[in-house]
Amino acid sequence: MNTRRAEILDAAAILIGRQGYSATSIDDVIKESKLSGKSHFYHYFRSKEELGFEVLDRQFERFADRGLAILREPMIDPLERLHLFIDSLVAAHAARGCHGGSPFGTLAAEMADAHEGFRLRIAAVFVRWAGQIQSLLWEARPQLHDDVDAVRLSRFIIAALEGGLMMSRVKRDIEVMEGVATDLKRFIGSYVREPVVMLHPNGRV
Amino acid sequence: MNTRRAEILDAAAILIGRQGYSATSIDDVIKESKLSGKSHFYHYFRSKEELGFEVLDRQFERFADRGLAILREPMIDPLERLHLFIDSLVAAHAARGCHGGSPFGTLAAEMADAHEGFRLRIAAVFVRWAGQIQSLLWEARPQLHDDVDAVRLSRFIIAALEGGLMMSRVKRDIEVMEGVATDLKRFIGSYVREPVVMLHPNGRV
DNA sequence: TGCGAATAGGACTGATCGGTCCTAGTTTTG
DNA sequence: CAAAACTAGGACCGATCAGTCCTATTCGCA
Repeated sequence: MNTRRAEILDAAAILIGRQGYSATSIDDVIKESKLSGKSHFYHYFRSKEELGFEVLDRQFERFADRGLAILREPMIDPLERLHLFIDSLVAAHAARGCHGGSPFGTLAAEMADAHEGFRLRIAAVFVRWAGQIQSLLWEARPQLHDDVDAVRLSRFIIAALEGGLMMSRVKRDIEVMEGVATDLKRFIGSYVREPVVMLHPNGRV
Repeated sequence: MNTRRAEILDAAAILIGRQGYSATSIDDVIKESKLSGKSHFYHYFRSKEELGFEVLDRQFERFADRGLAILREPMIDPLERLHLFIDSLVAAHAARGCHGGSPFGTLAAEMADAHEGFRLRIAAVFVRWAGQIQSLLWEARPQLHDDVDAVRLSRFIIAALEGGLMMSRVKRDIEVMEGVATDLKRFIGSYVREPVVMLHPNGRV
């Protein structure tokens, strides 16, 4: 639709992801998106808050379309999809040089106690993210123990990933995130029902 | 020693924990600690940065003395200590009404990419925290599988706890953190060697 | 052709920020 | 007693912030 508006949102998303919401000024956004001045910016957005909300929405839509898409791949085994998803987060973090962490986690830490509007929107992001994982877990239920609490487990997966990204960012060491991913996959594996007998000519091993 | 200085640090710790570092102004600190003015504050601290560093150091010393102390209790079984520690974090978070999360995680998200000095100090905090858990894991090694990677596991525990605090804060729901704690304990349990035969008169069960 | 949206750019406001400087009274302590 | 440290409080600086206002020009489209 409005390409210029989208450009502003993209530029703002980069800046907010890098510096946080408060530390990103309208002037920064104007410079980054090559607008002519304040009035040009306020022609598109009513306020900085409106910009922030739309950036967050856009970031999650992107994440749902691109990052979360793998969770829905119908041709891959659900649990393998989950592993691939975890690996993709690790790879993306490595590609960023361990900078930035999760855009949602970073914004959450900054805004949760300072701005109720952001807090609610970020909470909604995590609910939708967790919902995607719950769907996958439901799909994988034949392979899982009966006592799996999908809601709890989906939250745990996200918490571990977010915490891992945060620690890895602080240490600037991808190995931290890789280790978290390894342990997380192991944990998910601990919920898998014992030897799923595959329809394979030579049986076990 | 210097009680006034300590009062300022305490007041600043509360403010920074609640609002973050950038959002906390020197004037806020002056008002909260009932100083007479700017010059009074700058009589004790050279800059806001110096204040921030000392607040962080102080917060970790507190945490090491009080929060982490339980990890070192010599009279309690190591793995039980770890469970008690996790529970204590959940309880503290509930007592705060799910506000504030972890002071280290919050500061980490805010400063990791913005201020190298803070980043390094926060990284050191996590290293020391992880070190405490590694000592405990080492102590518990007779009960654990041989393939336990103490460094990796200690980081995973912290990542899960930090991520859980963050999500629980965003949702303002202690149940999220409780669930993460439950799953985390279960995960630690998955590393425990099978039925440790206790020296108990009636044997199994 | 004309109208509205988009682009361009500058001046400005009121507030807040970290930090400096200056004066002066009060405690503590050697 | 005197020096040094602490308390008190106000004026001020340069910078930055979100947001407003005003005037132009250019462009797509009906």
